Amino acid sequence: MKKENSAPTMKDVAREAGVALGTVSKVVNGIPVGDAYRVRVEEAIRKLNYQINSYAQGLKSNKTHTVALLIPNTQEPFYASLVYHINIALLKRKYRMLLCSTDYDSGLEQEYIAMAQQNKVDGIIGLTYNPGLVIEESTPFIAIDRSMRPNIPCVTSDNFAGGQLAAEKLADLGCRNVAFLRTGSSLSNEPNKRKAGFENGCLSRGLPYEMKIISDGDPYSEFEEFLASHIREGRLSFDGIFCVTDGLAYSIIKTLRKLNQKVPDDVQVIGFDGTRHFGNKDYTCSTIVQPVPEIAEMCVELLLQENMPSKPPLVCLPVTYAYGGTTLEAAPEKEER
Amino acid sequence: MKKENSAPTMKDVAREAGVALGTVSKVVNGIPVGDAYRVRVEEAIRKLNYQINSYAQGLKSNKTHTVALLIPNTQEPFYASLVYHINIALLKRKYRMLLCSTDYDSGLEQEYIAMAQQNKVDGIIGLTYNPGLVIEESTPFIAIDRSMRPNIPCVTSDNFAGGQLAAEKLADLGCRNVAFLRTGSSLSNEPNKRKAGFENGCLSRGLPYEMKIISDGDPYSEFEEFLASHIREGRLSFDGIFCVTDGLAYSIIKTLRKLNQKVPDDVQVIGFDGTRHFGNKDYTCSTIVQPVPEIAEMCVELLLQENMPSKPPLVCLPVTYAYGGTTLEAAPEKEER
DNA sequence: TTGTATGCGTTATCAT
DNA sequence: ATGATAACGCATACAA
Repeated sequence: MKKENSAPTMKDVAREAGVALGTVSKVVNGIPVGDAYRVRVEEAIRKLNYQINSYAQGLKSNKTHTVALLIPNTQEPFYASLVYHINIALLKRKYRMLLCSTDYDSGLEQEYIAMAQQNKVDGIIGLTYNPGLVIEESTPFIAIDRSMRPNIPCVTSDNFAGGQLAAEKLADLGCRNVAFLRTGSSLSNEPNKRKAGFENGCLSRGLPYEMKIISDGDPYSEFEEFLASHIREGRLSFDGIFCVTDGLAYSIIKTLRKLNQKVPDDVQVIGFDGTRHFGNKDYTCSTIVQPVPEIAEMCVELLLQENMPSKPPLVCLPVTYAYGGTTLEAAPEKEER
Repeated sequence: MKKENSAPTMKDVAREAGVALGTVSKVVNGIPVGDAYRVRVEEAIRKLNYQINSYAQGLKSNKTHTVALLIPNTQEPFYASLVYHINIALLKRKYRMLLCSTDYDSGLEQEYIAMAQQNKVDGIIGLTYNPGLVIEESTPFIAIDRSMRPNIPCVTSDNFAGGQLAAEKLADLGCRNVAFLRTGSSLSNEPNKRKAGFENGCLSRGLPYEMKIISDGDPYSEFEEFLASHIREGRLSFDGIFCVTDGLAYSIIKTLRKLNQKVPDDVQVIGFDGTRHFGNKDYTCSTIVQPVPEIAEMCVELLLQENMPSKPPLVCLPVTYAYGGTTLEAAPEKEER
């Protein structure tokens, strides 16, 4: 009687190859060993279909090659894209990803952090709007879109520049009177800078603007009323609208249609995020594109960088404008299927 | 000199509380212990902010409470939705998820399986189109949308019924001549049954149909040519089209517009998947909705079910039809924002 | 009821 | 260069 049918261990390999345990370990870890031994061990490994046990490995080395990602969900396109690109960035470095979908639930976020720490992850990347989140000093943490603490780096798009770019684009496209529409957390976070950037852009171009900002609990209908109240004799007084996200832009465009306003002929709309249909087809609207692959890469790089003298507290990555059919402009160069 | 600043262990807690190691273990695992002891241990745990090391735990118990999910990506809405709901189903059972985004790469899929096994995951859920995938018997595996082996359960939508439903819907909506359009893997998998179901539905309703099926490498333009070749004097001979996925439907609708065909007035289009804009807004087109939450739940349930007498080889879950603006029908009951 | 000792699979430090 | 052995943090069977 040896053991059950459980997975073979190094000991089994050693016995099979007729060598000592340490020798097997060396072969597995690429440490030089006599050729004859190496071959025998390799054969035994193949024969038994041996797989190293990374739990035992992690127990020794105190490194698990695993990173936890905290994100509200994987369904909203921006989040889905982040998950995808962070996964790629981790894979490139042979790291695994523990996915923690939090549904914006603070309690769950905190639970996931504890879980990640119990799992001895090498670090956490988190997009969370929970201000009171408790993060142990000992666990490296990178925040997306929100500055949590001075010693926790925050990676984000250049939201201010994005807002500014939106204003400038609208001005360039001939708008004379524009609006900024925002919904979402009133919590101080990076995306909130889109507003300031937009105002700045409008001012520098002498473009008159109005703002309508509603908070999370408020009904969407407030936007509809706001827009309706700016219609005189069937004409909307705005000829350009900047929405804080593509998701909002989508809803606003629907509302505008309902109000008999033609997009982009009567009113042009620019969103923010760079959302594409089905993740890889056309942009859902004209938009300020977030550099998601770069954000992902930066998060992972910052997190895993061993000998970083001092981590930067805030990293803003450049955004671009993309045409998506809701502004007056040339059709995109390339047709996508 | 004790140790570094590394995380506290049970030993530290025991020392702090002045009890034995085993006692701490018992408290942590909820095994009855003298009240006075329990309190002291709990205090020490709080004081040191002790977190159990699940790696060491898993090493003993040979259970890791972790499941790997193999999926092509997280950006396409159907996959994104699966990831989201599987995460929820796992969370409910206090299981963690190791996300493995494979990009349809067989080599990567195989690598991820090895990685998962090294991580001693308790099981794998995989949506993969790789026929040659090698899966060790010892690792529980649940396949989505594809029967891999007799002893590997496959969870999928009722694709045949979905195809049939699409045909019947088109018939009910007054179509007289319809088409089925498909692209993708020619590999035998469950979604391929959509075609058979559709044919079946057409036949039973006496609805004439044509098919255009192109394989993965073929250019999308073949569909465009196919459609163009069925236009006589500006009119398309089809008044209904069933597309194998919403993603294809999206492209086809664009093409139809280019060909000056009005959707849904000239030609109605039904897709498959139940994709919504931004994950939670309107359907992107009229569609056969896959029961993603139920698929997720079923996968997890089958995977983690301990005392399953014999796992069913194939589980098909019921689909539904949803209006999404590309068919002639009443507007949806509920307005979404 | 509480404490002690052993082993899980691996790595690293030793002698050999 | 290779083999034996201790140690990682925890669970558990067993002794006290």
